[in-house]
Amino acid sequence: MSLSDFSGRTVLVVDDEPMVREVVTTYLTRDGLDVTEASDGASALRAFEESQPDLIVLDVMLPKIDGYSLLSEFRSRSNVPVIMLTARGEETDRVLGLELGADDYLVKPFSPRELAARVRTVLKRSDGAGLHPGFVVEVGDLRIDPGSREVEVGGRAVELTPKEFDLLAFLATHPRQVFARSQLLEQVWDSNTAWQDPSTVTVHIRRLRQKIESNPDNPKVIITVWGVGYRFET
Amino acid sequence: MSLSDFSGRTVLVVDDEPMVREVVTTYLTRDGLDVTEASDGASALRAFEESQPDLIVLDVMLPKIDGYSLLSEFRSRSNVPVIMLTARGEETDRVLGLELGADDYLVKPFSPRELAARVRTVLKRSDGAGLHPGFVVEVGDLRIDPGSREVEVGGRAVELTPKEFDLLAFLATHPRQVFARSQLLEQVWDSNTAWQDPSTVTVHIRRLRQKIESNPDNPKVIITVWGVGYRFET
DNA sequence: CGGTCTCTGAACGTTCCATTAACACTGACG
DNA sequence: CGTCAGTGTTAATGGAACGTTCAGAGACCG
Repeated sequence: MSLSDFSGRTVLVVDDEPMVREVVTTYLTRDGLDVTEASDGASALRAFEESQPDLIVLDVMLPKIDGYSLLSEFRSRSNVPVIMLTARGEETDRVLGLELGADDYLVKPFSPRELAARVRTVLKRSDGAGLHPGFVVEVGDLRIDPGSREVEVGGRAVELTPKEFDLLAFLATHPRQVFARSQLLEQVWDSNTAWQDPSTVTVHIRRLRQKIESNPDNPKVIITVWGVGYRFET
Repeated sequence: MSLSDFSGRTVLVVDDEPMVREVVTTYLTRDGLDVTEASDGASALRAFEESQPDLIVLDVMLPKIDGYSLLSEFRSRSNVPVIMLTARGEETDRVLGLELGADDYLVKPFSPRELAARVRTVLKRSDGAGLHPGFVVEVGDLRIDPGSREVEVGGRAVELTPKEFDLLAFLATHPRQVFARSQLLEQVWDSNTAWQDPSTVTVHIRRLRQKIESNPDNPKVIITVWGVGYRFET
């Protein structure tokens, strides 16, 4: 699968205007995306549960439940990327959106071509991307808050360096999946890390363990998979 | 504490039907909110004084005192956000409510989930909203009065320049959230600040710290998050 | 058992970033 | 016109984080 091939990915489009939904759907489908539509908050939540979308396009102004509430609803359940749509002149509380973990904003009327482009961008980014603010990860006695970039283990705050935080966040959002050191370099470090020394990862894993494992000599959270790499265990 | 964590916040629910109160209380408690109940105007006012709620859910149709009178009672005392409940068919004078300063409306019968969502939204909005004159922010030993644009730290008045005040006010109204320098530029400075030097923020943070931190070399209020930005700590 | 991989602990230079002080620009005001 | 507070920029400094390396110990596997 090439990077620009999004076949099999699903996008949920939430807007109360059928026209908007239709146009958006047309353009996204053309990119090989599956599209699910919803016209209000309730059906959006239902569709979210059912279709497990890889991305959500969300109108801020919706009947009954507004987009921001919906966004935090989504955020309380997943880390899925979200692109918000706002009408011109609408008071776009960008900060609120960013705090809640919106990935991008588009002001209506927007060009569908541009929306499609943003969708592609966000999807690409979301592969390796870290956590959205508002989506607090809690596994075991670990608690990762991307908003404040704080980590607690067993209620006790732990100081992590940026790389350590990013590394942990990545692993925690892909639990039980094994990653080679080179993969982690690719995902957590800047792009083009092919030339880098994979043992860099080893060292960072080590320092991480010393901070978050109750017994670093016998790691329970970040497991070594022999000959392969590491795995985050819940 | 994440943004979607409202623990410690108190909501006052005013309705004469015990059933309604119970259902609402159940849902709000689930969100980590403390809930106080009142069944009529008099007890509502008492509860308001005692529990100092962060938000009020107010039925319009109450025995003895109606909701609108109660709303203006509240308004004369505080800036607390209010969500009004109106029965279907009741002549819902939206305009009247909005003039008196209601933040949102819900028509009975309403879905408790939706009410909970609106409560979250309004609470978040009141977090992020610019400061209303007359509404004083107090966190820790900091006291920020937007009306007079005065700041006190530990009872001692502190002179801040306009930018310093705006910067502090923004951070204080978004506690624990990390903001990049560029984000702060965007929010506190005029729009279209992309070309500006982010180190401008650094300098202002520094000057702020010297004025409000008891020990500027070891800041406790405005925390540096390395490689990311700054965070306001309560 | 022997070979391979990983962990440990430390050290090192490097790079990046926040801090700091100093300076230049601006508009307000007397 | 001169002063001054507020502001933004710049350059120097210091420190935190990073990547790398190494040697010895330990773990795993065939």
